Amino acid sequence: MIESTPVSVDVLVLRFDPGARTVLLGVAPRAAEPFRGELALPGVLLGLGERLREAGTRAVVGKLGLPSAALTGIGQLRTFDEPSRDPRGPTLSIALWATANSAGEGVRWCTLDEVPPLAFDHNRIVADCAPLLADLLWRHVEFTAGLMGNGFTTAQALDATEALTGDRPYPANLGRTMERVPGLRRTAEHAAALPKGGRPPSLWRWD
Amino acid sequence: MIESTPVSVDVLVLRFDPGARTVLLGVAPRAAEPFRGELALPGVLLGLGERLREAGTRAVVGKLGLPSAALTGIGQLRTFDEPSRDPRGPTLSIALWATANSAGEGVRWCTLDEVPPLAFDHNRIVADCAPLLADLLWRHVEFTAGLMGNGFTTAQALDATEALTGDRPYPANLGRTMERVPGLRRTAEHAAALPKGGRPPSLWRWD
DNA sequence: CAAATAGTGTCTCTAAGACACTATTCC
DNA sequence: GGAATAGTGTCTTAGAGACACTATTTG
Repeated sequence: MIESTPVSVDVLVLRFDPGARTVLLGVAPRAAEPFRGELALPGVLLGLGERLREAGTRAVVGKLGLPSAALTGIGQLRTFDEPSRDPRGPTLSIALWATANSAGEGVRWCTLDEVPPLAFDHNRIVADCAPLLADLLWRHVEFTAGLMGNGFTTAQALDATEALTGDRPYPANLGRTMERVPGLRRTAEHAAALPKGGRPPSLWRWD
Repeated sequence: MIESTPVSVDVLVLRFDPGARTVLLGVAPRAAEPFRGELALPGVLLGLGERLREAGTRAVVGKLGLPSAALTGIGQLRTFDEPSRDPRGPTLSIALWATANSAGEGVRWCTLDEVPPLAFDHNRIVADCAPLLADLLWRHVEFTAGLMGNGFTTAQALDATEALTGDRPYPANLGRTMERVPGLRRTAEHAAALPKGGRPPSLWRWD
């Protein structure tokens, strides 16, 4: 019988930062060889009998240092199978997305436009998965709810959409798109007053 | 270090049968335990350093007996990670699609509507992947070209669409959809005369 | 009131759906 | 000509895009 390929799980952790008005990707320096000290996506080897989402959570908690309660959603993206992607030998990488609602400590958060050089083929993984992430927003409920949280404004939704797709939609159009997302509705509530004046925005919430 | 989960590659091999006017899925009885003699998707364990499409080809050639030249396309679907899916122990299954242009021998071809009971969790894999396959038709060029081949009629396109989506579109509408597929065009050529009379259909070809 | 931000109404454009109508063949 | 199949023209509908206009706040 043929020896089997080890499987690693690498996670694209996304967080919406209302202050920065953008979506951020979490990376951290590697603690071990190879690529010790270089930035990388959080990743672990999949244990025997371990579920992908368990391994993904383990990677985010262990490598990024986020508390597991900060993870609001997780799911599959695709598999990368180039045999030379890891200098230690052929390894499969299953890329997952995860959404987080806090910044943690020691995490380097970067925009998807300006990802620093990463270890392994992680820049390629991010580049290949970026369009898949853009497709999830406002279509995949768990992803969208995990990223935006409960109680966000249309302006924040515009910011997140621009960060993931590269294009800023018109508010009226995005509002109609959001009204079609199951479980999402515009409430009569209004967000806190704005610093520079202006009409207070209403809040979107999940049922 | 934690022991790693073995990875199998299971392939949903699709073939368009103009005679049966439908899309067929290839399954074959298993030659070895567990589930010896029961029908299953063709699958193999991924070898060390092996690419997914190599392993997929090996599965189709070895388990279904198709010549490798009969495979016209191959690609990823998704990963199944339930630890109890294989009685021998936890195994990851990466599901692939493949398209074939010949029937081979000893292959049991079934429609996606009437898949017989299969070994492992293969019925679940087929059920979960069926909508993904429907999304590939007329959108993913390699899949569509692999499935339909070169030189097919609108009626055959209607049959394939109905088999994958469960819905038969109107010919005029499907024609417009097909004209938007990059590389596909309606030619001035006409197919051979029909058995029961009728206007000879024109042929669609890839550039 | 001016600046700043939020939200609405409506025209347009594209793709899909529905369906009546015309075209070409065999018998 | 009649049965059978192929293909076209066009109305309708849903969703995205564009953009002018109105609304509500701070200072």
